[in-house]
Amino acid sequence: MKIATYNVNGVNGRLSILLRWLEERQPDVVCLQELKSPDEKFPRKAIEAAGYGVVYQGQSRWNGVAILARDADPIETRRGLPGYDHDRESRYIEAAVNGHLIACLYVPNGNPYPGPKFENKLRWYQRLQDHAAELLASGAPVILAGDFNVMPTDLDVYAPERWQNDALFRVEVRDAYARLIAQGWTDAVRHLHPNERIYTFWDYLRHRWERDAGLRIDHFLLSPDVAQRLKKAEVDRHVRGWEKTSDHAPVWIEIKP
DNA sequence: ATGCCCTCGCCTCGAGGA
Repeated sequence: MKIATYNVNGVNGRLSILLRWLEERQPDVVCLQELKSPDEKFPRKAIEAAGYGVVYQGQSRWNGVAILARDADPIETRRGLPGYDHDRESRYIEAAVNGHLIACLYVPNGNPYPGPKFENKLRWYQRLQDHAAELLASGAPVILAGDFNVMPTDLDVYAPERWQNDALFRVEVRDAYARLIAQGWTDAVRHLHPNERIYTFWDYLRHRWERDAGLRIDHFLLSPDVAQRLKKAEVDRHVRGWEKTSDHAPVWIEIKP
């Protein structure tokens, strides 16, 4: 089973790119972030025509998350994290697909640091930790996938020294991610590529793509039984090189059934 | 310290992104 996460940066503006990549990669499950589309404008028909059932939580202009399942209908189990005002921001959706629980999440950016947006990001991580602990305790095979808006270590940043006071790399946020991992989750990409520089995002600015000045911020966290079945974890870097593409590349894992 | 680029809305600039 192939499971992907992709911050599309506007699902309608990116529809042709998304469909081209779906056709090429043929993932079984896809978590999308940054739909930037209200529900009534979500391109459900085009995605269904490509062979995918879908659940989504949209929002006008910003945020928005969706879960796609090839030749299946994802069974939605939750939208919004417990204790978070999900009517205001669409950042979390969860569904059962093929006997797995898939959580698609989009963590707040948190900049500028310091400030209320940064504090909100830390609170969001706390709520994610609380819910993730419950998911682990349930014993279900769980995959947390999405844009975590954190580079976990120096190896995940092209220039760590320049990012010390950025909300994506502040020690408080890296600690929050580390505490999440310490619950018993496996960072799939890092687990299979322990020493490799791997990026999933390259800013549109300053020729970051051409310079390969990237960040690894899109992650898969696997519950223990899923981690044991992990076969591959890859970034579709070439998609970042397409015309009119997202600033993120799709990331995917393959697990044994 | 700021712009650099890009998306969206109903809009011709601002907000947000990371």
